[in-house]
Formats: sequence, C-alpha cells, structure tokens
Amino acid sequence: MRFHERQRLAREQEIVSVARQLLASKGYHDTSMEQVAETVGISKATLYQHFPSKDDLVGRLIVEHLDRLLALLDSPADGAAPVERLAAALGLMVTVHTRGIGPELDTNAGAIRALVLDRPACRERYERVVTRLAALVAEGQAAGAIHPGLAAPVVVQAMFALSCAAGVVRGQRGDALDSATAGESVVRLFLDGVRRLPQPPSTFLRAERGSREGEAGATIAKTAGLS
Amino acid sequence: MRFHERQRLAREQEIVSVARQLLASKGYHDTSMEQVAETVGISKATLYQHFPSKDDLVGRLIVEHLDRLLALLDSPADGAAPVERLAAALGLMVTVHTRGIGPELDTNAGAIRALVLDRPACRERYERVVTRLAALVAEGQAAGAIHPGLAAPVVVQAMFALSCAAGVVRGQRGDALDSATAGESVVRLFLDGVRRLPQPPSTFLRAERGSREGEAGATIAKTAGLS
DNA sequence: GTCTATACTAAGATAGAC
DNA sequence: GTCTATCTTAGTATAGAC
Repeated sequence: MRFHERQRLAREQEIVSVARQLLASKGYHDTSMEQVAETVGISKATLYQHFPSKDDLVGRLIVEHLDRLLALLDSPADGAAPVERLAAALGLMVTVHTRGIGPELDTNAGAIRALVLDRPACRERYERVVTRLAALVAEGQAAGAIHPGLAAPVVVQAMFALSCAAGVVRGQRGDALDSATAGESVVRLFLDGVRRLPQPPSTFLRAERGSREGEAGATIAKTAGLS
Repeated sequence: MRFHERQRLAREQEIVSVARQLLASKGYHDTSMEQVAETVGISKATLYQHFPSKDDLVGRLIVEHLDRLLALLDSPADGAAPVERLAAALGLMVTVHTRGIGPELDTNAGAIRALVLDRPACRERYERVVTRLAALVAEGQAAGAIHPGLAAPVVVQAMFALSCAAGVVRGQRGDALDSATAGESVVRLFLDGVRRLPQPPSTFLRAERGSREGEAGATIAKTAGLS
C-alpha cells in the first residue's frame, strides 16, 4: 500500500517539475495540459486524476514559489537591514522566477492574477508576501536607508516586475551573458539605480558603495543570495 | 468617395482605441475579437474586414507604441545626458504603457513577443528601440554617469519590466496612489534605486540629488515627461 | 489507475444573404 | 459594407474499456 503512495507522490513531483519547466518557457496560455501530459509520458486523463484542473496544477507551482519567498521573509533578521532583506528577496525572485508566472502576476489583469486572487491558498500567501515586502520598505524608510519619496506599493511591484528582466535577457542571448551576471545587474539596479554620481565624494562612501565595481558586484551577489 | 474614406478611417481609429483599452485592462489572451466588435458596436465580420486577424490589430497597437518611443529617442538630444534621455523614455513607457502588451513583451515567451518577432513592421521597430536604449546605456557608462557594472541588455529589459509596475499599483488601489505619483516612483527607482545613503556627504550632492524629496520628485517627473 | 475516445466550450476566422 | 450563420481549431474535462 505504501509503495503505491510513494509512487504516486513521485509521479506528482514529476508532473509538477515538467509543468514548471513548460510554464517557464512558454507561459500560462501557451502551455496546454496535453503538452504537460505528453512530456511526462502519461495521458491527459491520468494527468487530470492528479490535478483536477489546470489551475490546480498552476496553483501548486505558485504556492511553492510563494512559500519559498515567505520562508526567506519570515526567517530571523539576524541583524540584516531592511534593504538587505529586500535585496535577498529579489535575488530569490530572480533566480527561481518562472517566466510564465511572474509577468502575469505583475499585470493586474491576466489569468494568473485571477487565479491567485481566486484561490485562498494562493491569495493568502501572495498577500502575506506583499505585506511583508511593503513593511520592509516602510522600515527602511523610517530608518533613512530608503528614499522616503518612493511609494512602498510601487517598490513591491517593481520587485515583481524586475524579477522577470534577467530571465528575458538569458532567453535572448546565448551564453554571452550568463544568468548570474544578469541577476546581479538586476539586484544592483534595484539597490542603486542606474545613475552613478560623477566622483565618489568621500572615502566612507567609496567603501560603502564600492569603488571597484567588481567588488561591489560580488558583495551584491552575496547579499542577494545569487550563486 | 472621399467621404467614405474618412468614415472608414474614423471607424478604424475607433476600433484601435477600443482595442487598446480592452487590451490594457484584460491582456492579450483575455481580450477576444468578439468583445472588441461588441464594444465598438459592429459585428465580428465587419471587424475582420478592417483587420484581417487579431494579430494585425494588436500589431497596429504595438507599432504605434514603438513609434512614439522612437520619435522620442530619435529627437535631437538638445544637450540632454544619456541618463536623462533614458529617464524620459521610461517616463513615456510608464504613461502610455498598455498592460496587455508590456508584460508579454518582457517575457521571452508569450504570444505578444512571438507576434513582435514575427511581423517585420513590429520586429524592426522593436529592435531599433532596444538598440537605441542599449546605446544610451553604453554612452552613459562611457561618460561615467551610469554604473559600469550593469549589463546594458539587462538595463533595457528592466525598463520594459518597470514600465508595468506603476500600472499594477493603480489597478490594485483605488485613488489612494494616483498614477502620476506611481510613475514618478518608478522613474526615480530606476535612476537612484531604493538605497539611500545615510547622510548627504556634500552640499554639491545635496543639490544634485535633492535634499527635500518633494523637489527631487518634481525634477524627476519633469525629466521623465510625467504630467 | 491508466489509457482511448469523445463531449463541450470558446475563440479565431469565413461564406453568403442583403 | 454590414450582418447572420457557420466552420475550424484547440484546449479543458470526462466516460468507459482494460
């Protein structure tokens, strides 16, 4: 009896894995249950016995993604500043981001967003993530570490949006720009923007922002949890 | 004879306008030709006489959008620095951004992206926009005004991605956060990132970055061409 | 439990009457 | 040139054999 249980779980994992890959490369609408079943090597009917609907399957992926984010956000701060925690969250979003999910979660239209808001399991987690991120922004602003003029909800949405950017570039180019570099650029852009002041005005700043860009990149990558 | 011509053009403009609105609020896949026809007040068949396919209609919208961007990018620099021109472009993208187009153009999957790459009229413009933006980034880096560690293609994709963020927020909240403020936040985040240095290190910097946030916001809004 | 075959639905696209 | 009615395709979902 327990053997079948395990086999069932294994197959379900296989399905989820395939679905994640397909969804990431083709998006929600262009990924059909037929393709998922075909890739796994089972029939559509069997697939529907594991997941009673497409949205159940996609919902599972979203829950997994959000749970990973929540685990990071709910972990003890360990003295990390709000800005660093935001960077770490963005780093995770960039690396595990599935292209099919992210963009449509950003859009306030789109099937994915409707799905998330519809399913309590997804909605609750999503709202917790958003709330948690917004709180970190507010915290950072109170501490003077984040521009007070930035609207917190916009910052949060910007993170979701930016989490896609690296993936696109990886898709466009061959290996000219590896994903680690792309992810690093995204996180740095989030932290420091594109603008760079003409000359580092003090040694303190030089140390803080990194005068040699290579070092700064490594630091940021470490902060964001990129490989 | 010429009367009919004009009437035809007028109706076509009406169709385009309706399509843009629907697409912006519901996205590509959730906007059907039926809905477009219904909203305009004509039948599907008539709609198909103006635009032989859905992609023709959507393609038209994309071309219009990209042409506006190109007009801005190809206008004489007038002494504007690369960073300022990038900010202006992003400002335009944020304001006229159609939610249905932007996100799927970011994704390297998605129907919209396929459409753009498929249709020469779209593809050529899109590539010109990307090239032009990337060149501005490189220019800014050469001048020392943009972080040299940032990968230019990533910056460009980040702009496309960020252009969605403001729209989402506007969709979520009521009027708590008006779209001008949201757009301003996005552009500022792009320029300066979220991180703010503890204390302005010199009067020069105070002036350059803006010590009172209100002023800085206004300056940025002006730079980006936001109302 | 897994497959084959099929029902059902929605959307893109077209034919033919007027 | 516009509409009604219809075709085609594709994708979700299910029934029934094994």
